[in-house]
Amino acid sequence: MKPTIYDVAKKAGVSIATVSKVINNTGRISEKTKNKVLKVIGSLNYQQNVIATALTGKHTYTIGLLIPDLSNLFFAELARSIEDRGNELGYNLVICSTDYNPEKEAKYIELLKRKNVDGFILASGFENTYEVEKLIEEKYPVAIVARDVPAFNVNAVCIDDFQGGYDAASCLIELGHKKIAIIARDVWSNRERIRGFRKALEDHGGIEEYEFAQFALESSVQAGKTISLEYLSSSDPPTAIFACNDLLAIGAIEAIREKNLRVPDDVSVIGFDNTVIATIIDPQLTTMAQPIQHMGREVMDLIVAEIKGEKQYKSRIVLDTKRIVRESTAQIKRKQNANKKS
Amino acid sequence: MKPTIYDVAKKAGVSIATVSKVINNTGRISEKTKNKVLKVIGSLNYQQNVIATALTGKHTYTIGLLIPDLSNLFFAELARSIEDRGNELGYNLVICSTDYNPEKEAKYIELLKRKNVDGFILASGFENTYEVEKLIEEKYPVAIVARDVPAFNVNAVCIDDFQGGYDAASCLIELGHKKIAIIARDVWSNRERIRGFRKALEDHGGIEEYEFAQFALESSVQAGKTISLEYLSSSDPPTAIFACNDLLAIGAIEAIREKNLRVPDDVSVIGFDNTVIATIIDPQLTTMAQPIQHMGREVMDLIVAEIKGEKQYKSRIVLDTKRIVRESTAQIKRKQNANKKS
DNA sequence: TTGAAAGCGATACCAC
DNA sequence: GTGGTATCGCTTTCAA
Repeated sequence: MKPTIYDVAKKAGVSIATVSKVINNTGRISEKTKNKVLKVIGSLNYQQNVIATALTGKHTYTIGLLIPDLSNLFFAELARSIEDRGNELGYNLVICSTDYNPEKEAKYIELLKRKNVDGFILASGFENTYEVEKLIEEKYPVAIVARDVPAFNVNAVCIDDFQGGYDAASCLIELGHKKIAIIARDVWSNRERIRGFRKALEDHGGIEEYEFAQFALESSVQAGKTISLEYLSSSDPPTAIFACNDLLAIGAIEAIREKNLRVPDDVSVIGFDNTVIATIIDPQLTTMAQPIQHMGREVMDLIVAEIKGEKQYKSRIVLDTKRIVRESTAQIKRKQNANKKS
Repeated sequence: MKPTIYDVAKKAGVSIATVSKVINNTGRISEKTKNKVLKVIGSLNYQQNVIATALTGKHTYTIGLLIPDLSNLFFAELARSIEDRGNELGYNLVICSTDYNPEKEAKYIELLKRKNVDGFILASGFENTYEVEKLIEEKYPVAIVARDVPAFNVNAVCIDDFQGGYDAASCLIELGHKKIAIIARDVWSNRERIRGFRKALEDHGGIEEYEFAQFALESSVQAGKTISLEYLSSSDPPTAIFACNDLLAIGAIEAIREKNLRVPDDVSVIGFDNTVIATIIDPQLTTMAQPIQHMGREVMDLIVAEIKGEKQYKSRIVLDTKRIVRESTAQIKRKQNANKKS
């Protein structure tokens, strides 16, 4: 069996209280006994039992991470960057995929509470903020990432989705596009991006938003393709598509090809996220980059500060997106069919 | 504060022993007191503290998952499928990315032990099997996935890497290729794939393996591209490339294009894994599919059975790979320069 | 400077 | 059927 503090105490000829003190470097112990205990700890290869420590009111050094889907590259990259920073700080992650399902969100939170995690990093949907508010009320350290929740006071690291949407639209507008479609899943951050997108159209004037048919049901290539196909099949299709993530954008590209059109010559496409696939596909995807590494790092720092009680106030860190122009967007070429109403 | 078993006992007017019994459905309690206690539990919204339970020798319902890199799509998909099955079975995952670094592997194992995880699922490198053997010796439930370790007795779910390599090579050979290059990172499963690959060349005869220059340093697009570029720059380049994962294969495709050659007309490429990117890129990648979902499910079942003590013997489950022919491979067209030695 | 003992929240043995 | 109590491994207060 693994040695316990009792084994150490016995072998060192001291009490467990003394051993505890040298482990935690608390209280006052003589150099002599301290060294003696340390030596025994080494020889026994003793390791503190985190579970027992946690039971006395200490931390578990484990943080719950709720994300929509671990197999979505954006979240996988985000989780990895959070994990890395956690590792530097001595924390592990229990990762839970929620599929944006409120029941799963609630269930996982309940379960993680029972496991005494030190805090929660939330990157899931939480359309219903009730669970989050409850968590905060119960004094659990909470930090939100990749999703803004302006409604209440909570630590958060997010991007400026409005600005990102605005910039994506601007990119297309500057290239001369006058009829632009949007593809998005119906989650909070996308609604912000759409808002920004529309504001850009408005600000420039004379730009038409292609009739918004429906939200994507999921953030997949297939969903992007299905919706794009619909757009492109109309009598007066858009000349540019803004997809709210890279996967949907790739679906758009596939749809465009299936219609025997070319990207970007016939239709431009801009994505969002800048995951590694953006550079992998051909043509390489123009997209709005999210600072994933940065976000992961910041949110872990935030929650650890909160756990350690170092924070007086909640912080909200808003990071900027960056327009990455690659090959999927181009100056508009073909004149549209004479389709102005007048 | 969260209610404890004492709160429940007091409010129900019974002892904590009784409460414990109704929670765990052990011992004998009258229907009456049982209902009474249950009601109080409901009204107090009492939840068992997993930490305290674990301290009495019970399980934590948490399993450590060690993988090389969470942001690698193959492992992200694998982790997700393991997580899903774990969720069905009541287990959470602590996910640790090791980067194939033995020190990280050892460190994480040590840490997870201290946290009393119920077992370990290992998908990392573990070139040095010492850590794994130690774990098994110490009676920790262990299951290995996506990596075969034939040296000793351990639960494992893996694919037949040798067969996969053999089949990949056969695919190329059947298309008439006579000079084939291979790209791989130097990890165990790839060495098996290479072995299978070579056996296929041998079995068919007259096929030349393109001089194997070096192992890839990482499983990235860039690494695949760099090595492919080198191959393609030689005076007598290969007509087909077998890459040991999809990312490397994509790098190969990029390299081929950079050389102003076409895929698959000039050079065929076959990958390995069949992650979602295989269908995303153009041309769609011919690849050897790993049954990721199946693997995740099986390995979780294996470790849970082990944890519950339901297993008398270790199991090794070997799954087959499947050849998925898409667009990146084609019948050889161009005659090679007259380069036969005689 | 050291250690005895209470307590963290639960389980389980053994009386009653 | 029910409950008192030792126990899990550790921290912390308080005496000595």
